Amino acid sequence: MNLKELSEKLGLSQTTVSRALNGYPEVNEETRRRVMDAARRHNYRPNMRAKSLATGRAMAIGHIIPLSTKHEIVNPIFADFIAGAGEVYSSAGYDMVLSVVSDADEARAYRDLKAKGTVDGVIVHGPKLDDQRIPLLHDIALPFVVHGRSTGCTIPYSWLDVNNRRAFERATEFLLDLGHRRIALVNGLEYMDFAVRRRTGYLSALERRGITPDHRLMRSEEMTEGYGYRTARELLSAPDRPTAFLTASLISALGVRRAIEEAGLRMGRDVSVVTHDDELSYLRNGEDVPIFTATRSSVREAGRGAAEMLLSIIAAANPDSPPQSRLLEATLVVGMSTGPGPAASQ
Amino acid sequence: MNLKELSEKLGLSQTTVSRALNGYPEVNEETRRRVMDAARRHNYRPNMRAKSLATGRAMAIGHIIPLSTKHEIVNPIFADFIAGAGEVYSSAGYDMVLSVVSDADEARAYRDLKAKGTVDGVIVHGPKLDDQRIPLLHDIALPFVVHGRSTGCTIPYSWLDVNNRRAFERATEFLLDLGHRRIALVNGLEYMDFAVRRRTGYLSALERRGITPDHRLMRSEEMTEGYGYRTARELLSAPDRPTAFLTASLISALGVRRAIEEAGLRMGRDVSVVTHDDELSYLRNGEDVPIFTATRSSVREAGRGAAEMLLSIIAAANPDSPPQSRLLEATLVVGMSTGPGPAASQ
DNA sequence: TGGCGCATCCAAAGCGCTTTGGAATTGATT
DNA sequence: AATCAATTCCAAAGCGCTTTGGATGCGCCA
Repeated sequence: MNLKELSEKLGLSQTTVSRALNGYPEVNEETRRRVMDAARRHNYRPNMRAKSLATGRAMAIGHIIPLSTKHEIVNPIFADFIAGAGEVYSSAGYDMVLSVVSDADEARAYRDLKAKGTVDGVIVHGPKLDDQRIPLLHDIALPFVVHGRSTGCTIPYSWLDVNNRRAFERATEFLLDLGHRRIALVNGLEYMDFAVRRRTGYLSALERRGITPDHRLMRSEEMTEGYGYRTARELLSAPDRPTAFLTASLISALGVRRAIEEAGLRMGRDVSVVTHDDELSYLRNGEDVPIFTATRSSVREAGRGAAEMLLSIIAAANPDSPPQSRLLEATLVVGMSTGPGPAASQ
Repeated sequence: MNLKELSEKLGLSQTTVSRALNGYPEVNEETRRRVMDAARRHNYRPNMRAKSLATGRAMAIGHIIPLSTKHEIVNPIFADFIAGAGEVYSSAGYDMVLSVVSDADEARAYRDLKAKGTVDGVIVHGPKLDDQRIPLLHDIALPFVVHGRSTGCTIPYSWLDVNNRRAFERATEFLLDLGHRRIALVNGLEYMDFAVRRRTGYLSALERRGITPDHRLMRSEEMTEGYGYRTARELLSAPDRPTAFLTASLISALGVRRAIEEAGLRMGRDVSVVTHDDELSYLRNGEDVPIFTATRSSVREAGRGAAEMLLSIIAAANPDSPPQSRLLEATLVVGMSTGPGPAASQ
């Protein structure tokens, strides 16, 4: 059932039917009712390809997932972000198109998306310290919102981010207040912008208390369970072992906990752990009371926010309007993984 | 840069340029070279909307993610499946469109996808015991491949599945061979088809050894860490506690391990654990040697396979061709989580 | 009565591509 | 020299929609 058939069945022109369905004023209310009714009865849905071609709007948003040799991008937070963004898209009548491309093809993938006209805008995931995708998208004039920020980037752009620096600063202060002095940072890969911000927060908290950071306590890797485990096991076996760990993800924190228990220590008593928690739907930080003390910020909510921002930018359709931005604060929730450190008991 | 401009620049008709680019034979090889060259120089990409409209093919595959009140669908395996399928799509020139819809809107979402013409086919995720999506898709004549199977479904359809029954049967036999007699099944939700198949496998292994299944040892829930933990803690505190656990996912297995350790027991010595392992890229079962003994089957590989199958079905474009199917066998890998049970030491 | 504005509808052009049904040129065949 | 079959190209129709630029009919006022 297409417009032509529907309009013939109604004895109206395609113009009128189209206008009736799209809410234009120049059509009699009674006619509109008739049209709407017939459309519903015949289960009519306008063909999006034709509509897109005619209007120039794809009614779709792109997400490009670079498929690294490493696996960090097919990462657990991605599914939740997508779920949040997807909710917003579908209630706004937009589709979401994903492209999984190898790292090398990423730039071409963005150009293609633009040239082929498959999407009206894109969300940029996992920005690096100086991310080349931002100037690229700026050049090809494809509307975009960055999930995160890119410190090295000079041109203005729209973004939505968690205040990672502040979150880790507060988490570090929290541990310091408990009397911990040797706090290990089990960070993510530090070519990722968020990881650097987190380290900055950690360092500034230490500095404010006049504590010289120990570089042996600062690690940076892809955030897997194994990484958390290996790192914690190694650090715990050293002579002056840390009394607290600050980890960048719940998954790594699980590894840290495993190493702690394996060493015959008890988490929350002998060793404290604070982790960042993205509130992933399938990996909750405990049920009622949190297992880990955590800096919590829902990545799904971030997905919603980023999608809304992008849609509003596209709706404005003004390339000269100033970029938008939004900084989400993480909440510091106290769980069972933290307790007083050595300085407190002195 | 569109076809018209490009053809004007070349002094050729749109027809010829189009044919040159699409590899049709009725064009001089030298002309073709000229065209290809100009296309590359001007970075020409045909507008997919127009192309789709003209050809009637969307060059896109849909994945519908129902957003349950429960969270099981935004599940960790989804990201990896998508990554695998995505690889196949992009190398075949297809786009992947995701729709996140609430449970109630799922049927309408499929109808819309068909009517709006946004996709050429869909992949059905997480089939239930008697899944209504299969007859629906059959009715609306939208090509599809099911990841998994639906036992209650009578009409033929294409699917790709892991031999879940066999995998759990083998895992159970393995534990029985080790001398375990009280084996707990920490299964997924049993309205999901795969979960029922796994239980069947578990039961048939027990039966073959003449062991009466103890229903108190069989649990079924959404596969979270917390579920594994709670279940194991409860079962381990019972008078005749199980000596082995068979879990449906690595995430639940982590919870089981936590409960084991918390009870002061040692996994692999006091209590054995076998889990199913989907080989998720961010949650590996150990690095070199597996932590858990596991029935292993890459969900990413399943994504590739399902995508290939769907594309081949679409390419055949014959609605009467017989449905395809593929059954993947899981491999049983031995890790450090299993050891002899009480019957062996008697 | 003629003219004006308003409400309501329509025909047709266009979005950028593919594809049908020739047309023109060439070389080989009779 | 005339015919024929390839070869190579093109004009135009069509995919299903939106949107421009009227057309039509109506009541209303002068």
